Amino acid sequence: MARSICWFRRDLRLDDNPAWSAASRSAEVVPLYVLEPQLLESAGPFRRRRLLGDLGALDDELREIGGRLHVVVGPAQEALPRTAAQLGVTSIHANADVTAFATRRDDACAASCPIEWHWGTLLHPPGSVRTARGTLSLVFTPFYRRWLDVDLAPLAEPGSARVVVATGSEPLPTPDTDAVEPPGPSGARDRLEAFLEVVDAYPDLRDRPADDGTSKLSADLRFGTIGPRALFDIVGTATAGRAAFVRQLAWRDWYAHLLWERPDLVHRALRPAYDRIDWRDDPAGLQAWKDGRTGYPIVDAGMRQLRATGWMHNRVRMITASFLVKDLLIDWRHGERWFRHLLVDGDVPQNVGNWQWAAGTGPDAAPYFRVFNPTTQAATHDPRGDYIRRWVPELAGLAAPLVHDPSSADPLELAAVGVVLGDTYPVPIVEHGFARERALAAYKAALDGQ
DNA sequence: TTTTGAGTTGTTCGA
DNA sequence: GTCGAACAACTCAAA
Repeated sequence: MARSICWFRRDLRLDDNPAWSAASRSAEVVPLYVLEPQLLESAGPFRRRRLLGDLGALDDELREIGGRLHVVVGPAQEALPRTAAQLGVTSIHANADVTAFATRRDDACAASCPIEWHWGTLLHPPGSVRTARGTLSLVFTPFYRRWLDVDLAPLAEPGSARVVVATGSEPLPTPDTDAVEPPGPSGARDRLEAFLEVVDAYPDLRDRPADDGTSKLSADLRFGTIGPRALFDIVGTATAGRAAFVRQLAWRDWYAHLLWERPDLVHRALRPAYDRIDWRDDPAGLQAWKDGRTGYPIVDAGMRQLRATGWMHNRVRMITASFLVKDLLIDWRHGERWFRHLLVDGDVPQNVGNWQWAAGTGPDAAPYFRVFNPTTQAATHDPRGDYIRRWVPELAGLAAPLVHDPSSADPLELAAVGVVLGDTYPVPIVEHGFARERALAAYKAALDGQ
């Protein structure tokens, strides 16, 4: 009797899952998760908690159809062949991944196991969106136009295999703390439903960190508690807001395709000239940035939101990233690592792609002298200062516009609301005008080949 | 092969 | 206060 494994990785759902669809067309299927200690270690607190919650939710879904999630521990290269032999399976189905780490591991697994690969984490698999010349576009807009034209694979439907409950499953670790957001596909559906209430305001609201204008689905896409294919079907492109959101899914595909073709982008700038930038070695500045104590309220608000919740609003991710790279002239790789550690949706292709974008070192049509002014950005996107006051409570007594730039205020005026710069809140660690010129000079020098 | 047009998310300066 | 232009020069996609 044919028995297969569905090896769940970052696709923790049963709907819209090509690997599960294929595996569950066997007579019998074993749903498997390989808990890799190295990955769990590096996941950071928020992703770890979310992963364990999502695995619990997947287990619950499987119970409803008479199964359980079979959990084994160890590097996949060892655990997968061992489990396959123990359970007597004839085929293994899994959704492929794009990073160098994943492909190396997966190649090693495939050398000793009969694995069939599928694509369930992207709208379109790497290699399927090509320019007229057959290359992957290094400019987003042409990629996007092609991406819209590629036919979507049909939605994967689950099969009717008997779900085998095998002995020898390890218990799932208990999360240190309870999940803040409801995990799993049911949580994802609730988040999507809430987003669809406001999706038509998305083009305007998505840049307002004080508002709930974004989808909040990033971690669901990261762990696959919602499938991008199903998401696309549900959201569609019928209105400007919906189309704007779907466009973001194209960005997601694009960054994944780029990393698939260029795995070295994790370490290297897309354009080699930018690896000649003379980054500053500034541990104190890096620490101030991580701690949310730069003296720039919007930057500090974002960094504190990240550390407290594992999530940061997208607009503020751009502002904080720009500040680290351009204002502090600190290597984007330091920031990428910190974000990856803390973000609940931390995902190598997306994180690397967006950091290279912010640093101006990546695939990017924007000129390098486009340097965000953190004060202007705050005034534009958090005009009332609500977001700042939420995450920087020591400035709660300040109204706009002072809350955006307390260092410009009269010290007496600040003292009246309990703010003493250099004491209750930091003096700006760098002056933006000076920092801007310094960054432009450093980038220019790198491009000029010095 | 050569040419042409275009390129996520900005800021600053001067009229 | 508002508005338009400058900010550089390049790479890429497409014709």
